[in-house]
Amino acid sequence: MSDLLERLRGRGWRMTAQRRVVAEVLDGEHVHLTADEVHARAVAKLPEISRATVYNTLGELVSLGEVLEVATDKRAKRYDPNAHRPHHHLVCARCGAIRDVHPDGNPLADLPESERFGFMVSDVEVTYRGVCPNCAAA
Amino acid sequence: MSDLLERLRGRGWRMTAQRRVVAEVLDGEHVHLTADEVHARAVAKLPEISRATVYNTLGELVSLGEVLEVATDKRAKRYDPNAHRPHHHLVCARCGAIRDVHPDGNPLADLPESERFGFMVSDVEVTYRGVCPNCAAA
DNA sequence: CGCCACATTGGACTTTGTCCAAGTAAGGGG
DNA sequence: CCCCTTACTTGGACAAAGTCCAATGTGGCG
Repeated sequence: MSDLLERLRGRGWRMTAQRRVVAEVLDGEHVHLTADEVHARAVAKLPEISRATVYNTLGELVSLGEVLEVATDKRAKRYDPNAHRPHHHLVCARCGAIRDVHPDGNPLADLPESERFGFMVSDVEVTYRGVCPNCAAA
Repeated sequence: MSDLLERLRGRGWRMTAQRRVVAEVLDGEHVHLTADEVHARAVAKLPEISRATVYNTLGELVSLGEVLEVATDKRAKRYDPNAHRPHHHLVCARCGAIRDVHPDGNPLADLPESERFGFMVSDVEVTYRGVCPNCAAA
């Protein structure tokens, strides 16, 4: 995990207590947190950290490609610390749980030139929806 | 398009001027409007219609399965009147515009049993991201 | 054609996120 | 080791999208 801090320093990040805390929160959680959840956990380690800083830092981590933004439901964005292994998401339609999955195939290759309408397509996101074992049992 | 109104009446909808207007707006547009855009167009036809009614009506259309909600990011939800033909979306990262696309391949088939974690997977949503010709030019 | 359950309204409220001017501190140069 | 520059942080105001609610209106059954 100090890998992450190393990489960030290498990219010219000024290393502040606030950024360290946000990075630690993301690195410690292997779930997908909302910005407010990140803020809540960050406050537990550094009480005076502000909401604006958490938003800024998350935004920077996203543009550096260290963290992914995921909008699976219509509520808050979630932040996915697992940016270095490409993957997609499996979402439970009942309880909202999210799992990472690694399907075969490459959906980008499945979009022919004739279906790109002049867009410069750079990325694809796949969201599988279903019912998780817990909810199916209940 | 009166198909839509017929189906809705058949499902016990009380047919009000407001609902008719919202249905007409959606039916007339083959793009994906935000709730506010639907409201703006509805006001043009029925000046006293309220925002709350547009939100209510869109919500009802979604739960009846006549319209799809598309949440591509944390901007406004968009409403996709084309609920009866399966397709995926191409989203502009800058301006949020959405196009329907029909890629090859079947992503559901690309998710092996070992990656389903006991979920009953029923649906898959694919979102391609890029920059549209307009935004690329600007 | 009258009634009442269902619809509509507008405004207050909530949630999520952005912006900004002023204060603070990281870390390289001396 | 200290200072200076400059990037970073802060809190509060603001904005956008959506929800809620009590009062009012009305579609359409009987």
